[in-house]
Amino acid sequence: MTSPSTPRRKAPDAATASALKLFVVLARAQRAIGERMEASLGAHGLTHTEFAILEALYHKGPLLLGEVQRKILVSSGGITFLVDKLADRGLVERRLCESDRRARYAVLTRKGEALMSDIFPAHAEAIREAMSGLSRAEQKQATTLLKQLGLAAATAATAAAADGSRRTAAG
Amino acid sequence: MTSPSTPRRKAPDAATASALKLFVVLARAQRAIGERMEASLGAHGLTHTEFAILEALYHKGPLLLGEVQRKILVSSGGITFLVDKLADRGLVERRLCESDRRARYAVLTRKGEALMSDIFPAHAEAIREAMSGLSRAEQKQATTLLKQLGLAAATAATAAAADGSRRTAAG
DNA sequence: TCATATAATCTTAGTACTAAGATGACAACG
DNA sequence: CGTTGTCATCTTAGTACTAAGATTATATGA
Repeated sequence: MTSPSTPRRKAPDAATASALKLFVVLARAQRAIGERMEASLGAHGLTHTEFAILEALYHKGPLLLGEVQRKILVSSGGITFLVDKLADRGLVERRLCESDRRARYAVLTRKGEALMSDIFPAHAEAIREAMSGLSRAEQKQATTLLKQLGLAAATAATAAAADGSRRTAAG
Repeated sequence: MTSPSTPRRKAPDAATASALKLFVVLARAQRAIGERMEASLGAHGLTHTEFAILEALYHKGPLLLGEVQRKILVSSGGITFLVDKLADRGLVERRLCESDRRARYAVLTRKGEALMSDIFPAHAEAIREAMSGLSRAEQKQATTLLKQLGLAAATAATAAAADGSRRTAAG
């Protein structure tokens, strides 16, 4: 029994085909790597976003909630939610800001510091392994190309979003 | 008023630094491109996953729900949910399978076909533009590198997930 | 033929985050 | 100084999907 009719579509031109192919391959690569990271972090009960917060605090020290938010690219509600969760686990705590009574610092607790000291090296190693399909030279090449691609794509997207971001700035 | 203490962390070795850099740049590029796609599809009230279903049906013709699911990499509950939504909008309908009473085909309706005829060219154009930060040769180069990277990353992830996928196969 | 294992889809409960909005605080300007 | 505009964080409702499980049907092997 064959499935119902199978349509034929016009083949794209070479430029579009090239772009579509890159799009698909890029998404797949990102997905494969992302899944490895999620598995690795999941073993510690962390989502990648939670980990990103811990990582930012670990490397940069205490940051205002808004600073963290802009660094890891989540919404304002999101940063509240995530810091709440990390605080509930005793990994992060909020501190007052002396110069602005609205603001709060997120600070790693001792427990949070210890966890990061423990898992960051393993995380870095997992990333190193995830990228090991490429040689160092290939990695650098890919980095250069993707940086160029990402900046160009983000520039146009930023222009389109410029009005939108004014409205969503309040989170 | 400076923020509280700012810690110093040991610098990673060159191999790890290279991998970490590629990881960040890849994620950013994917995010930038993804945001452009979401904006483009959102204008038609479609999530990228919904679009992926429509696209698969548009190019391949009717497919069993499980075939669609495996093609776009969503869970079994997810395909039910998404096809329900597309069916509610009259873009897709379910058809019986003569040879297997459990199975269902997802089929584009006339309305769904018309929508795809309308928006697929624009979508392809949007992808072409999103990738226009790279020349055709650069795109090919990036495709080659990322394919290699993605396959290597997915191979190891598949091995690790082999046990897990046995348990999640029921979706 | 029959029992067991596997498969296709649906159902249900849950999760990680977003968008929209609220509240209180600060900045800017006349 | 007072008013208005802007900002930092929190609250609330909502969304897109996942994981786990249920039900029915098919495949496999003795």
